[in-house]
Amino acid sequence: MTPLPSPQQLRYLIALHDQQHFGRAAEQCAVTQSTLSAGILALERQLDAPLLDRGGGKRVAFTALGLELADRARAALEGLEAVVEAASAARAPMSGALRLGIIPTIGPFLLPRLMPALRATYPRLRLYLREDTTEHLQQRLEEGRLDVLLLALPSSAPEAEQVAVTRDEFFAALPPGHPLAAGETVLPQALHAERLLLLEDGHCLRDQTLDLCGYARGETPRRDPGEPEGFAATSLFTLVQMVAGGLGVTVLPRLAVEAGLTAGTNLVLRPFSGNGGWRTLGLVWRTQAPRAADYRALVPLVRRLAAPLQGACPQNANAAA
Amino acid sequence: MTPLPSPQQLRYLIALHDQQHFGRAAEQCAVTQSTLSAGILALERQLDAPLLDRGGGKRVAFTALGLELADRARAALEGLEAVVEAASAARAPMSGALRLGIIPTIGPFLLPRLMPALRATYPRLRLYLREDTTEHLQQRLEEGRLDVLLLALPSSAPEAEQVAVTRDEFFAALPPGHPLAAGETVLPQALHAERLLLLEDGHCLRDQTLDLCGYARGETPRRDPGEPEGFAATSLFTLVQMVAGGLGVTVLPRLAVEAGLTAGTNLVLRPFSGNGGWRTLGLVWRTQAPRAADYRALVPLVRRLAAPLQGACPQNANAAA
DNA sequence: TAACTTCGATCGAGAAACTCGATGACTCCC
DNA sequence: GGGAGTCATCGAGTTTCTCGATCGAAGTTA
Repeated sequence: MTPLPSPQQLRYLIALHDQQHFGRAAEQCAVTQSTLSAGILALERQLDAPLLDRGGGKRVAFTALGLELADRARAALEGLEAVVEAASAARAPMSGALRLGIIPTIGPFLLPRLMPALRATYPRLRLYLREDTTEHLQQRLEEGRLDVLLLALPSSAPEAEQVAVTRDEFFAALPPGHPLAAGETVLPQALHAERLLLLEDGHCLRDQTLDLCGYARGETPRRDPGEPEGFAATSLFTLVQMVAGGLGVTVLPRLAVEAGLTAGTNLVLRPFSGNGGWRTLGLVWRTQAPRAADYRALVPLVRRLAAPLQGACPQNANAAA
Repeated sequence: MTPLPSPQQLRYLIALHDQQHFGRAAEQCAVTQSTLSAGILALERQLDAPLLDRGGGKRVAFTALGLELADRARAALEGLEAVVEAASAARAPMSGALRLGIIPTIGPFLLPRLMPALRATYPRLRLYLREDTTEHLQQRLEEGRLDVLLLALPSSAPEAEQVAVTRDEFFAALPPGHPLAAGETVLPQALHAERLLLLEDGHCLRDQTLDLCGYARGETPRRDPGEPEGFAATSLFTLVQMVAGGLGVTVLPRLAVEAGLTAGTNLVLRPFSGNGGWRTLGLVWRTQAPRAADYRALVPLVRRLAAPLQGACPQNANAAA
């Protein structure tokens, strides 16, 4: 009975919600103010419901219904855009914008290898990058502001497809001459008694390290006398420097070490004995994404580039430095 | 860059997918065949992608992309319709169609009271009913083919809001003179040793009964010598008749008993001792439903009608019969 | 308080898109 | 090879959309 609103009208509503101003909203839509005004009016007339409160003064005031419809309009337009995007993906696979989210304990170490390979293999792909914590990345994926995430699995993102890419083994990073450096391997729990240095809260590697070393949820490592309370490193680079400075020990992932994180230091790296001394890196994307097929096709390439380097195990790399 | 497809064009695509025939699809859209044909062609031209394979013969053949886009088009139109529906819900709350799904162990006993009350309270509401198993109802809710479900919680439907309505206590239904009828209450596990009659597979009451009586997953009650293998009742009505016929014992929910399920029989009803002798009935709807506010407003009414009847506990009702 | 500015609504004309009926091109079937 | 059925194309009429100009109301400034 009620005719469907035109996409254009919904755009007007969304722009008006964005700008809270008819003139600027019209500008955002690249139409004149009169057109936008008439469009909003027509929408209100078609839906037979007030979207704006025109009583008080001249400023734009949405009704509760207007706010709700603006939200629904956004979702509806997303649906329409998904149709176009799916067609575009089929017509020109591996092209257009790809917004990749990556966690800080992977990004600096994998991207220098990954980006050139992606550019070479898929030259039509325009890669936009965002480095952030797992939680923030997942939120942006849900909101449709990121397309693919590269992080440690499992991800709690709903409606998402997750594919493992590689195993990122952990290594104990010790100052030279440290008693634990004497053995070939290190027992994870042995770090429990050490001054264990960590990344700050929010980094998944922090939690993975605590898990590995047998800490309970919420438990934090013992502090050195004189160590500032709750002090934590903001990146693996500063973390490595602190360990090299003798402040304690830490856990580093293979990918970072292979990329030369400890080059120039005299840190000793030892693999862990037993099981669980690794994390799984993987790609995550929304199952419903129009270009989901493209994203899946990226897996082999990322997998190849994230695989352990042959003949360059961390100890050797370190010894060479 | 690519303009958004018009809702009309998407309707054409969907109709063509439904009918697999231009003429009938045009009829479904109430336009002429030429209009629909031109619309599909325009869509293909705008998206710059083939949706139909026009090579082989004269019959309609969707390409893989065409099939995918038809699906996405459905989702996109749903989004647009949600805008209209939300406006309609605000303009005229508690009106229009409400598609209610209900499980067979509630429907026949609650609906005779619920429907008149709903009609009286919300005369503009047009209630469409569907009686089916929990699994099927949840599937239809997800597909948007049902608006509200009335069933035993918890429901596994995703993206859904669940609100408990009442506690539906279980009673042991025994033939007269049965040893267990001697006590005031019955221990649930006591039925484990009895010839326990059940509804057929798919009814949640069947699983709830097995849980209550301490059966493991997949374990079925012992059979009577000569009892057909895997025989189960298709409704509570036939189940009651079988118990009354001395074939065994069963478990009945309060709501059914209050509605007179055992009237005319000489069955003895006994409450269970201990905890867990009940299930929680509730309403379920999609969180994103345009009329979610309406559905939430139904809860008090359903709660009132599903509440235990005062001064009419099952035993009395039975004694009176 | 009077002129001025800002903002949203309205009006009329021109342009674009949509739809229809008629017709054309092609395939399948007898 | 003719006929029926099906989808694409064409030209005309109608509707819808958009623009620029203008109006009226509500602040703002001198």
